[in-house]
Formats: sequence, C-alpha cells, structure tokens
Amino acid sequence: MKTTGEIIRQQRESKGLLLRQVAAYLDIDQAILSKIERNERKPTKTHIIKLAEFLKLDKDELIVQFMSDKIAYEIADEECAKRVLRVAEKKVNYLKSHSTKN
Amino acid sequence: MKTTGEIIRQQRESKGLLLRQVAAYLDIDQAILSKIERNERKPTKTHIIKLAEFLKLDKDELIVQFMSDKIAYEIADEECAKRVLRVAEKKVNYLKSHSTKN
DNA sequence: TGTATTTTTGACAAGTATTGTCAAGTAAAA
DNA sequence: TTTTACTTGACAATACTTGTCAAAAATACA
Repeated sequence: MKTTGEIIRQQRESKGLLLRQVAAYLDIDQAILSKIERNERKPTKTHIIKLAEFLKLDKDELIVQFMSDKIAYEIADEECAKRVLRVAEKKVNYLKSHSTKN
Repeated sequence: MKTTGEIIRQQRESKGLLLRQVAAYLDIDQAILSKIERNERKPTKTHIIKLAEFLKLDKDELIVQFMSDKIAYEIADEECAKRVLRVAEKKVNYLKSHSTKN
C-alpha cells in the first residue's frame, strides 16, 4: 500500500519537479513539503487540492488517501476500530439523507 | 439514531443526577457538560471514560459512539465519504497487523 | 404567583496543537 | 570542490480546543 507521501513524491519526481517549485505553488516553505512527502507532517486539505492540481493527480483520489490516513491514524490504536467505522458509516448515511443541501 | 449527547442526558436523568453533580465528577464546569449533552461541544476521551464510569454506561460502547461521531462529522460533507471509510479500514488492518505491540 | 433551583448561553481566558519560517546541516550532482 | 537539492530541528505565529464565569432563561415548587 502506497502512502500519501509516496504518491506525491513519485508524481513530483516523474514530472522532474523540485520541492522548491511545487512548494512555491502551494505557497509554503519547501521544508513542509519535504516532510509531507516523508509522512512526517500531515498535509492540510488545501495542500492536497493544490498538489492534485499542480501534479495532475486525481483530486478525489488524493482526498480519499489523505482523509483515510487521518482517520486510520485516529482510530488505529482502538480495540474497537472496526466497529467505529461501521457506526460512522451509518451516521454518514443518516447525515447525508437528512442534510438540507442537495 | 440516538446521539452521544442524548445517550448521556437520558442516562443522567434516569439516575436523577444534576449537571452539577456529574460535572463535579468530571472536574469541569457544568456549562461544558450541558453543551456536550446537546451536542454543541465535543467531549474529550477522558470525559467519555469518566461519564461511562459515573453513569454506569458501557465504556466501549460509549467510546464507539464518541469516535464514530467525530469521524462522521469529519467526512460527512465529502462526496467520497464511503470510499474514505473503506480505505481507512484497509489502512487500520494494515497498521494493526504491522504494529510492534500485541 | 414569586422564589429557589437547574440549565443554557455567550463572552472570554488559558492551554494545546497545527502550520509555518528559517538557517544550518547532509547528500548528491556537476 | 562547488553548486544544487533535500532534510532536520528549533522556534514563531496562528488557529483550535477546552475551560471558566456570570448573567439569562427555563423549570420546579411553596
């Protein structure tokens, strides 16, 4: 399983781009991007969206990677992690079907 | 579907306890507990554990409620919420099977 | 009623975590 | 070896969280 950081780094390198160049587009110091690529820091959603744009990665796919990372990290040490996910899914369904938008 | 706040409030009232009394046990201002019961503030994990103790609620069940609330809230407005949960589950499995503990 | 008790509300303070910069270090390429 | 790219860690700025407090609103009850 590839990590979010690995996906980003591979794509950046395959395009022959430097940290500096991508970081400039994100408007952050390259140190942060370096850490994101090595999974030492978590990107923000804004980072993810801009990275998808700039590196021509599928935006939804990258968001799924990023959010599932966050969630997995949150619950990984819970005994009842799987049950948490099941119940969360029910709640998401409920919220979606009762939301005012759409 | 009952919310975490509703579960807590119903149990507190069924025991004839006041906000003040439960809040004292949690060592917080009753204002916070009032807000937790109305889902206006999120409890911390410590709150949840102490609430389960004091109100004689099943601890794991309450933790599942609490964590699934957090996750559902995080991803509810995502188009790809379900996919996030699927991928998160894979990652949790991976993390669990590769963790150094156990 | 009206008085006491409980709960709710919102402004604010304190504490914590996140997000970022910077500068010096290391590694690799030319 | 000098330049260029990347990494590291200390620390600053910012934004969230968690909490207090006091006053207002709701409820209970004499």
